[in-house]
Amino acid sequence: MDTRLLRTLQVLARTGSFTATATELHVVQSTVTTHIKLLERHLGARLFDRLPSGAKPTEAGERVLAAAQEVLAAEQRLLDTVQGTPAVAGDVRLGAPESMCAYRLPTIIADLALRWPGVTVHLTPVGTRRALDAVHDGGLDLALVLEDDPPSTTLDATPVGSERIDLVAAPNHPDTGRYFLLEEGCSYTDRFARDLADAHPTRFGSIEAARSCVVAGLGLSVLPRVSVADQLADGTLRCVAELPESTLFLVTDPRRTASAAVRVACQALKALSD
Amino acid sequence: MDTRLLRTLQVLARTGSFTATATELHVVQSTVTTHIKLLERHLGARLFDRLPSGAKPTEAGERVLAAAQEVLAAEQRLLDTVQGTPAVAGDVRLGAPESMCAYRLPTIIADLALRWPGVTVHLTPVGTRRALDAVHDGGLDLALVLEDDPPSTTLDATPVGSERIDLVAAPNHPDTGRYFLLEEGCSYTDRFARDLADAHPTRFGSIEAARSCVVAGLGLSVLPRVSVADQLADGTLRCVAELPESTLFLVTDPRRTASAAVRVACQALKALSD
DNA sequence: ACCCACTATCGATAACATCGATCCATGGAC
DNA sequence: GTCCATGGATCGATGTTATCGATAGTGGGT
Repeated sequence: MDTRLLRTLQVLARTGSFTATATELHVVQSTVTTHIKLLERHLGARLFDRLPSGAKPTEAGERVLAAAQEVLAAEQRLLDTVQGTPAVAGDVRLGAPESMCAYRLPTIIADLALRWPGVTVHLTPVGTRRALDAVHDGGLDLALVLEDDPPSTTLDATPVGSERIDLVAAPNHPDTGRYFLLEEGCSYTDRFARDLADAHPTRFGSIEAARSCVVAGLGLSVLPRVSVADQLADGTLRCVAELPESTLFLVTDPRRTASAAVRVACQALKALSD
Repeated sequence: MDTRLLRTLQVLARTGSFTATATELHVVQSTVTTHIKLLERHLGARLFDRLPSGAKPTEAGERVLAAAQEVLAAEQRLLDTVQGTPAVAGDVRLGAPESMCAYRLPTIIADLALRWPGVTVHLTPVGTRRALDAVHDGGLDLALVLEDDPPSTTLDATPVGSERIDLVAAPNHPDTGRYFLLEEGCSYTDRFARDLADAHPTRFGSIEAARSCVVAGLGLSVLPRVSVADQLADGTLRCVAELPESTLFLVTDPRRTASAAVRVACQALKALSD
């Protein structure tokens, strides 16, 4: 059923005139006749008495008219629904490297929660590979990945910052030949590990754990500078070499329409580069 | 807006598949695509993400979907409205000759009120001419008129009984040459008055008044037998002559659709002939 | 690397809504 | 009483559009 028919019904009930209704709706009079006749045939009841004094709703017409008001009101609410600014509320599932989770994202997420009380961010530490998979299949709304180049997938990846990577050791400790690296899935660690000839690095799932080993003089590690900045400043650690800078990409799935909550989260994360 | 689009939206949200939706709605898949695209263009928002795993409503889609449920529910109520038996309730404006008002209709209307508690009958004593005019311009829903022939108007007149008309006088009183007749507008009285050569009859608006004068031996009157049946039986009055029988017509306006209340009143009145 | 399932697109066709003109009924004026 | 004006119903023509059927393109699974 076309709601225009109901609109014609409504106007005709108000004006009582087919001609006036046609004028008001910018159609010709025969169209109004057709509309009402269609409704009457579809509903199987006469809706108006055509009297010389004007069209007057029948008993059935009065009832249909009341119901039509409801339908049109519901339709109007539907239109308003899409017009009105959607409430910025809901969950945002964000994946990020552990270094980001620990050192940069907490303040960003705290600010976000302050500005948008309805938004809840669920932060998951996750490496590049699993992050891309999760964004792809909907397990995550957003992901931050630390890579040299944009990942070659169907996903969107926009650079939002960069991360210095340092090869660090304890001061006054010679190179023991032992390495304490992060788990696989961390791109810069993996790249470094491939370049290590036959060494068998110890792998940790925690930045804190790897760093502690290095601080204790047990060996070397490859860590984002942000995670060792304090130690480099107070001399607890020293930078043996600077590895190539990695770029931080914000990854989204272009096939998925971002909710308002996800959009504000995106915006906040893109401000990382400032 | 066509509500079929909303139905398509609804089914697609449930099935998540354009093809399955098409099958369920007995259309081809491209039609479903067109429907959703029309909605999205009309509303100016993407409603579904087309993912390999199926179509999933966006945030806007979820809100539109909820609103669409309301619209479809309202439309369903509209359809139900016209299907459901209308409540037999409301006013019935009935006009009738004074004789009917006084002697026959009271029991009929009382029965009606008993059978249909929601129906209120407004009974007005009215002559043929004014009755026809009132039915014609909507002042009355129904009218009973006492005539020899169906009135030649655009109105419907169905015979529902007949009325014996008597020329009555008091027993043992000679014809004084004086007549106590009802007011103009009473057809049988008017016809009788035309046949009276030069006599100047007294006109009363009340049957009771005219009859009382006759009982008192002041002259003659022309009255429906039902109004003098008691007096004829106990000898208070005698029948001088029987005038031609008049037919009682139930008059309605065919251009007006009768409400349920009017219809039950009509049925009750047509049972007069039994 | 191939195949399969699914959706978007496009051209053709048929259906339908709208229009414009005309007919008809009614009511009022002269 | 006849005439005229008003307003709705009807009908044929026309333009739009919804639907179909076929095809291309995409991504996933084997």
